[in-house]
Amino acid sequence: MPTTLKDIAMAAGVSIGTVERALKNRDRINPQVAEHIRQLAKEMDYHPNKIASGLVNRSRKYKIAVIFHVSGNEFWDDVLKGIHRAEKKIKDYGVSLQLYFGKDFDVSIQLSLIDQAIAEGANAIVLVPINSPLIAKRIRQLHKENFPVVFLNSYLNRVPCLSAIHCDSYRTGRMAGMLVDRLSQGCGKVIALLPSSKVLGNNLRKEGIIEYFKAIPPTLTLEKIVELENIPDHDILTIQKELNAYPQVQYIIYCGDLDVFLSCMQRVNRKYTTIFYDLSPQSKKALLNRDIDVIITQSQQEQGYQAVNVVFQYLTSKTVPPKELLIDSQIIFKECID
Amino acid sequence: MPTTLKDIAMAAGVSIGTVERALKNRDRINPQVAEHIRQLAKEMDYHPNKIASGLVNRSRKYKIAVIFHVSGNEFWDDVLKGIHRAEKKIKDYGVSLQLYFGKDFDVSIQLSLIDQAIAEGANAIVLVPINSPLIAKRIRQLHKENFPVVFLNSYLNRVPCLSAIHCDSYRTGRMAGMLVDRLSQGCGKVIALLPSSKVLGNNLRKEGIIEYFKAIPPTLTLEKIVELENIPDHDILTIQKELNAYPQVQYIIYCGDLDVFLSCMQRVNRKYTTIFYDLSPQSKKALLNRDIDVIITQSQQEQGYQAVNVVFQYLTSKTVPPKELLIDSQIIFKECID
DNA sequence: CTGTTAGCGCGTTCAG
DNA sequence: CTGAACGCGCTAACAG
Repeated sequence: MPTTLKDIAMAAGVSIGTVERALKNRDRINPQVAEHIRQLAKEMDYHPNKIASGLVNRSRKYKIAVIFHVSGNEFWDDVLKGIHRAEKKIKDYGVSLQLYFGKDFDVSIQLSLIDQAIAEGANAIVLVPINSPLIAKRIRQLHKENFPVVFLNSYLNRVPCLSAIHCDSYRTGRMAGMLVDRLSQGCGKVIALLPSSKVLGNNLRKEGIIEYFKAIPPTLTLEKIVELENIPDHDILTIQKELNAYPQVQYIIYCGDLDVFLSCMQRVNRKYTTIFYDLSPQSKKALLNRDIDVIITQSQQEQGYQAVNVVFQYLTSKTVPPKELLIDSQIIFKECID
Repeated sequence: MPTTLKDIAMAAGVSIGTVERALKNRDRINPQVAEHIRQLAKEMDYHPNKIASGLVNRSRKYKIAVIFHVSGNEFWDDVLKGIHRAEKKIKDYGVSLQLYFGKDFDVSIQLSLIDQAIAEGANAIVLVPINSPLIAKRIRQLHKENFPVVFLNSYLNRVPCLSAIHCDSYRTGRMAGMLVDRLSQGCGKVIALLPSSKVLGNNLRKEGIIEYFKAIPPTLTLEKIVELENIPDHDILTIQKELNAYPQVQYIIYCGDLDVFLSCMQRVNRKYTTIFYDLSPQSKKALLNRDIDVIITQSQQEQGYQAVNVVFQYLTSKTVPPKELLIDSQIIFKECID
């Protein structure tokens, strides 16, 4: 049976309040008594009961704001799932969530959402940051004021925050390279179709891919990297053009909109082996349908969950999270889910 | 702010106690009042606060027994990690864990451990069941007495239980076949070295492997399946013999002791591509060292965690888990962890 | 500096 | 059949 404050109080011959002050290092307490109590607590292996303090915390009614940089699409659905899973867990502790959606990477919208969240009484912010000096400045300012900010799914270079939750994009890049390498037995030609580098993670992933191909024998080559612009019609044309320009390519590394990819495949009428990024109901279907061959997931759901969880822990028990929380990616073949 | 019993009581003009009885369907309550309160609770979106009831439950001091079929080895270390992670979470709720270790699949030991656990006041049992009629009989009996039993990592055919937590062994078998298929580009010869079928999951995995190779073109063939006996010296000789008997084999599917495998590799002095089962610190090292090529994890840690969690939920909030909880497996290459 | 007390939401028990 | 009250462990506010 775990030790309670009461147990320690009895053992030390003091009151429960004194024990609490000693262990929480509050002032107005005799240093000697405090030391004795701390000693005793260690001996008796005391650990505060989190659910009891949770009950108390409930009356504090913390609010966490979650701010996105765009409005929903299939990508964010998965993040939201994780966030709602976390919400379910923390609402018993009296912590509530408020979601704010930006639009198309618009910096001024994101800035005003931050202000709005704070005006509406947020005690912490989970943010998918847009890579802009204005946002960076605002976050620095908040951090200086000790206002907790957690980056979700991306981060800002040299901008301090409570924690940044994302996946190791560089690694996922290398993983894609590795998969092509293994599936091709080290022999063939590859093209990479990637999103524009507006978001930092995309850049890192590209680096990972490039580095992997640099380090292997030249029997397998990365012929070209194409940056997409997230404008479907435009991207479809670009991809078609590039695939026609490199007719010997058999392997594609693709990160972007699935529908765009499928359209292209229909039009070029050639068979590729494709490494695709991010699991979603749609990409799952494409995998089962053999339209794509492997998916590298970036565990969006887990990222969403952890982002909320980290601020929750911080608010309710002052647990300081690691500056960076890397969520594992996974490799998924058809046979893993059919 | 979530609704509480008090809120409903005020809204209904009754006392907290009455509301509680109505919602928990206890007797000694006016059916009409009860119905009205239930209605009101739905409208006000009432959900009981789990941490508050947890605090109350604490005084009940539930005990969960976890019974293993063998004594520790590197395989179980990972399960134990998951179990201890769960223990940490549930101890605040006044639920404690007691571990019991059997020996070498010995049925009579497992039977006596079950008796011992119950004698020592266990309120539920998590069991790695040995595939034996005696165990089956005992579990049936317990189930009839409404004593909660959860199977961990395996299960017994046609034996009812609260829940069985394991991975889809058949699928992991197919996944190994698929990996060889993709890595070999559908061309080559394979040998499978598997543990004896004393445990049901092993059998299913074997089936999965066999089925996969049945369904593909005969350019890739499963030359032989060897059943190991978990006796290192003996197994090493067996493996050496078989590898020499099939000199054209280039691909190995291996489930068993890593040291045995590494010894064999040193002795045969030939290069294989190996699909290995189960992630552990040791197998991780072997992967990084390129002694093995891919690991299929069966998420032992997650299984251990979920097994404890499921009984915890059941004991503290009568949540009936699904009869079967399949934990996802994962595919891990060197580049995923280096 | 220290002790006491109220109360977080729920479950139970006892008195009406 | 229903209301009132206590206690789970912890925190915070207040009294000494």
